[in-house]
Amino acid sequence: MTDGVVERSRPRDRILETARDMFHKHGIKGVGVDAITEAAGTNKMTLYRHFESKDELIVECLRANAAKAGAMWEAFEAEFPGDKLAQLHAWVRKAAFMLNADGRGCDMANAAAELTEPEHPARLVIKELKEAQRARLVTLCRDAGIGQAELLADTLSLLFEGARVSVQTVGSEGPSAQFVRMAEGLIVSFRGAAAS
Amino acid sequence: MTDGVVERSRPRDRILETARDMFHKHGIKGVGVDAITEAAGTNKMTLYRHFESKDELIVECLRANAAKAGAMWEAFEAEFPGDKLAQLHAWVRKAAFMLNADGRGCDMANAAAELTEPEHPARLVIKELKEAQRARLVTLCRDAGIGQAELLADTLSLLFEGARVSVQTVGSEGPSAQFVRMAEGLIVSFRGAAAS
DNA sequence: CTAGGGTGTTACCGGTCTGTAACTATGCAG
DNA sequence: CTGCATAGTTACAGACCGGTAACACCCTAG
Repeated sequence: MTDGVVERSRPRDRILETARDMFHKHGIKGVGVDAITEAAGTNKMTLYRHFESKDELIVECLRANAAKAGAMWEAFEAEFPGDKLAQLHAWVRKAAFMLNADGRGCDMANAAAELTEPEHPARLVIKELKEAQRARLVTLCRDAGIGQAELLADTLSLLFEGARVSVQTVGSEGPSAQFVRMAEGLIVSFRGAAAS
Repeated sequence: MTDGVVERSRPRDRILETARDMFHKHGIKGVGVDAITEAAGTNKMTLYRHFESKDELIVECLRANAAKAGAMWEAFEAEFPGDKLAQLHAWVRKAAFMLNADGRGCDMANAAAELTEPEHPARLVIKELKEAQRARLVTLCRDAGIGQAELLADTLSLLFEGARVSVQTVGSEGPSAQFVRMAEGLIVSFRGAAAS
């Protein structure tokens, strides 16, 4: 019953929003199009008038997620204009917050785990969007004056990604509980090192 | 066609082995019991004589995976008897090897992503087995004389876990390519630090 | 008032899913 | 040879899946 996002907006938006929520909670293969349209207060025909297939709906959901993530980066810049180091610490705090939000991990990673066909359209956009996120973090580290910016960014990426799946498997009392300490320690360590 | 593990052994073993392989490649919800039994050279009735449901088969597959992982730890001890630090480095090498093996990530994590019902029997064993692995790595770090053994073990865990999902989403040329460097750097760093 | 696009409704298609029933074939122990 | 456990076969139940056809409805633009 927590799936009923039935505000009065255009059916396409309701479907997209509802699908995002249900895919996130129950997994992609765990939700049928009938369940989505019902929770969105509409019907299957309307869904197929706006999306040519379930696969396309999945792709649009992933893109919508990425757009929301993009807004996060703009919020960092708005909160600490020009202070890239502060923005990096804000990223750490935001990441830690997301860890404790719910135990359902990253939608992109979950989708990649479920959609195993190598040619599935979703796999392309997952790769594209993950690479964009990586590029943003690398840029942030570099602009913050970190010596080995790529290495720090990649290490933080893997830590965060790992923390998300750890929450999903053993809960938030597992290794992920130390995420902030690990991340902050890494930043300190990389700031102390000379540029290569 | 690569799914045909039809050696002549007892049907139960063939089913288990085939199911492990197919769940790993195609995901749990991506494989039906019919496909498993056919690839195992048997039939559905025989499966249901040995496993009371698909869920139980899933659980047995996860346990079998964990048993194989357990053998890995014994191999470390056999190769470097008593030399815990060498075993820790062996773990890093083994982890890196697994990253490049195939891009399908960790079966436990994938199962947790797919099986979203909080009371699903598989979730219990996933948590149990992941906690056992964590304990082993913590013990190894402590016995290797590392100061903050838990913190190093958890950091390495998250790095590895993150690297596996990274391979699954962006491939092995992404952040995970630096896994060994990150892990070795961490070990050096923790070895240099004083015990708390 | 009217025309038409967006929407809702119902029913349906062919396929797949987990799980079961009833029966047959095989192989081995006594 | 007999008896019995194990395994294979066929068919089926009941539900759900993604996707489509045909038609009725309503709201708004002209």
